Amino acid sequence: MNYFQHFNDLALSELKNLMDSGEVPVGLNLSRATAGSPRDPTHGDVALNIAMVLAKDAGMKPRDLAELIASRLRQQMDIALVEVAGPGFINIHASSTFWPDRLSEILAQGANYGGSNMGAGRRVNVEYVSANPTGPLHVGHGRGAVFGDALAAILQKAGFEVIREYYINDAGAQVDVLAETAILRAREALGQDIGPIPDGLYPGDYMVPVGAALAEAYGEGLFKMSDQERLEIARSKAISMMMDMIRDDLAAVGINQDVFSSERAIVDAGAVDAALDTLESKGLVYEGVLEPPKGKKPDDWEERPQTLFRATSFGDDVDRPLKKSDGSWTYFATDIAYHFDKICNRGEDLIDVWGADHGGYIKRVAAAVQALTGRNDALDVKLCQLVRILRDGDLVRMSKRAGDFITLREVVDEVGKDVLRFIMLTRKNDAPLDFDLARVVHQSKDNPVFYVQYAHARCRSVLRHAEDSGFPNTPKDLLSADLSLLVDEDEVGLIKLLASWPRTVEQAAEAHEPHRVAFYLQETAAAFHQLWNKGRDDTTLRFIQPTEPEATKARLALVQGVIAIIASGLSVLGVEPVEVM
RNA sequence: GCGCCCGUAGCUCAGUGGAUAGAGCGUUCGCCUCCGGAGCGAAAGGUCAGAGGUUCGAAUCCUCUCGGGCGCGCCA
Repeated sequence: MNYFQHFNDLALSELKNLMDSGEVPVGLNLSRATAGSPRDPTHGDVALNIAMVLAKDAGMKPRDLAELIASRLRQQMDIALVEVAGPGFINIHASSTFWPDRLSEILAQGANYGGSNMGAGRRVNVEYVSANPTGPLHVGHGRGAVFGDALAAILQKAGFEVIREYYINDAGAQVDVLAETAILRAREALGQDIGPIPDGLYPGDYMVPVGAALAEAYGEGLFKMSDQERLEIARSKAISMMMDMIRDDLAAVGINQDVFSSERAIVDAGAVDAALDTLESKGLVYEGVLEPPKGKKPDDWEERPQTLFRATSFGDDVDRPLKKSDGSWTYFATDIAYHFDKICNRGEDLIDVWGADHGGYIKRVAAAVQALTGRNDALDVKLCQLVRILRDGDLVRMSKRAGDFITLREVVDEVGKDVLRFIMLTRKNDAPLDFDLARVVHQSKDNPVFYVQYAHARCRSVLRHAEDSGFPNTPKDLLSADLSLLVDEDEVGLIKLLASWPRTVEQAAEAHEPHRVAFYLQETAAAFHQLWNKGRDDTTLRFIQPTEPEATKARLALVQGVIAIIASGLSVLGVEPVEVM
């Protein structure tokens, strides 16, 4: 249960009763009514703004309307006390049984707690990584990969039907360069001296096995076929081997996408014509001449009529070309087809996760999607800012030399998948991220991964002690605990925090912001550590009370609750909880 | 020249219409005969870049200015 929504719904329901009885005018817009936490906890558990946002339309003073709603809310069984405060807040104190009931709910549902039906099965397509198949993934790709994967998991938990997708850019000039590189490596594998890899080709060692595979399969025959045929074979082999490597890199960070879409396949299937026909039928394609770009002036700029998409009708700055001078489609044209394909077959809503350097491309794709769907909210593009790799505060220089960059695999091998994933999600996607290889493995409080893991390990430690002393300690055993024995303010405060997990999931899903989960987990871990230390000073507050089995049972239930929430949150982030550290 | 993102404590960052703006690090002062001190408590530290505007209410929304980052031809 999202308890904020629960109390807001109660208020809305009472408001409808007031409308029915004629005490409040009908037809008010209720969408702005929301529930939040009061700034001062002594003001209550939930603060409603409903009276303030509706007062004007209702022609009433906010506090009068608040009092009207409050007097009816006081009849509700989940509510102990309702106060009207400040400019018209309705502050609600939940009844004494409400919080123990939430903890029971958590124990019953375990790590499944926090799921909701907010998405109502609506299909969402999340496309992420989509790196060109020309080499290993680097850490920048890693951020988008982790972000997209966690976002997909959050949406699933919030009740959406999610497809995780990778778009393979296997149709451009860069894959021809890749193929040329593979052919050169094949010569090398066949014993020829190829010297240094020429500028413009891919110099990385990862192309050596591709050449070897070609040599193995075709031998000298590779050079007896036509150039065209050889290029085709090399291209297809290179792409498939690069994608295998990329899939391995992704698997190393726990990512397995559902769909891999090929740009080439889309073009070959005639999807571009189909998509552009649709735009044409809406009168959005025309022959025209563009202004030369501002800023740096291209030397060979040539004014000529070209096939353009009327992107300016949907908020873009200029209309965008669909065909190159040689008559082939631009990347944008095939991208329109790709998004059309996604929206027709694999999701009513699209989310694209891109690197920050693609920011200038958003408007035109958004324009195309809007033109095709008639909706301006069908696509959300999430940009991930750059990742800087540091070691003990010093920037790890990335060489400009091509082929020599920090790969995702290197970082995973050094710090592990869980640390990489968690740290990548402790920053908003649109803020740059410093990733310090030394600090992220420090086992101290300034490392959020260990802080959260430590809380989980401590919980487990308590349960092990309980087990040794013969106390019941499984979630099932503890369902029968008398949770009304949890009366310390920090105990109740911790339950409230645990019970706000469903709301955190919904907010993260709504905003497409996985980092909210990471911050919530830190907050939860902090609350647990705090309670733990309170027991250090006051032994009557320790979880295990040898002479009081009922109190112990209730507190162990709380510990299991913390475990359930941390496990649930970490699982959304794709991180494994640890038992001991 | 234009577009997008960002500007919050000394530092790194949360907080996208609610009440007295938060956390970690750093600084200062406390807490281990004790379920894990890899932790906890307290103090100090803010004109939320600036100026207008909308609103009962603005760090949050709008406009402009300043500062930083990314990008801006048929590339992908």
